[in-house]
Amino acid sequence: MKSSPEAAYLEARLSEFMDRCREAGMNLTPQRLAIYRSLIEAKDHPSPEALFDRVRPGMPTLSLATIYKTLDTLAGMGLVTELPARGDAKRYDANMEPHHHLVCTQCNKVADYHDAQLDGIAPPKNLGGFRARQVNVHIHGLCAECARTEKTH
Amino acid sequence: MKSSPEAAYLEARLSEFMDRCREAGMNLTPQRLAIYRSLIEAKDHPSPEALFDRVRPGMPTLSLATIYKTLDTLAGMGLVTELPARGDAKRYDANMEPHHHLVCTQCNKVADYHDAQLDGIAPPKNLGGFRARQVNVHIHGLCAECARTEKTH
DNA sequence: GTAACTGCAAAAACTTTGCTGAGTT
DNA sequence: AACTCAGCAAAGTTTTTGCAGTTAC
Repeated sequence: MKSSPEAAYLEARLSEFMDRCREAGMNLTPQRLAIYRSLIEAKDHPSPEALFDRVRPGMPTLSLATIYKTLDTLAGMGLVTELPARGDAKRYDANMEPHHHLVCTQCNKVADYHDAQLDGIAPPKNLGGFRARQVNVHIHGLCAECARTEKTH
Repeated sequence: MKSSPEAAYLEARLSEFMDRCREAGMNLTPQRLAIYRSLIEAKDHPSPEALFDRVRPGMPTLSLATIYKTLDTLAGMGLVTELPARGDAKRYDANMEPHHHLVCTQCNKVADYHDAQLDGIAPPKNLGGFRARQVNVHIHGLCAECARTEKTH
């Protein structure tokens, strides 16, 4: 029987999810579980439509509207984050561990970036009533591909 | 005659804008100037539609499509940034000085936040080909208003 | 049994596009 | 004069909504 660290993490997240649902008096539907699980497992930052395509194979009656409703609910619970997306659709991220983003100002791709030093940044104390919960560093610039293209000038 | 720091800043930005347009071989149209100016003067982070409403009074023939085209052009030139918006439309910011954002995970408002200590964060060296241009800290949490509401639980 | 939720289809909101006449250099 | 651009209207995407039947508790 395998129990990799990732599997343990997944289980913990799902378990927390179920608890939070109960707390909030929400039903635990297979759709919600599947969507949330897919989001946790995703290494990229899927758009609603991308999630739809991933979850639907195992749940053929799923509808895109349910994805939107679920994502909205999860975001309200603080279980997923909406990312600074651009161009096309919104992007979602269920990775709530401290992590940061490299965003390309040219093609608008967003890549995760882990850095212990950045993780250590503490939110400033005096934010005028704003209650900080997480600090997130966005590094704007050119991704490797776009940097190469830009060179031509 | 008044010449506040803000007025000087505005002029400098407009002047830079005109230079960049010339460099890029772009026409300097009244529409672009007005849109860019409105964006510099804005204290909030207007959506395309909000900009439209602000600029149109002084330019009744302006169309929303022009706003979109202009914003797209400006973003491509690196003169404005698109913000992590949510729910409705995209939001734009022409404040390219280093500054940071407080984003409310509940109502999705985004407020500017200035902090010299955060400004001092240097982009990490090794980003695997990614060419960093600016570091931007997003502090997620609850804004004063939402924090008050949340209390009820 | 009751409250909450999904799926569907239709509507709304937001954004992009092609074209033509007008403006900028 | 040449090139770029604004305005218009139409098309394309993305997101939201209402409702009826279904499911979770």
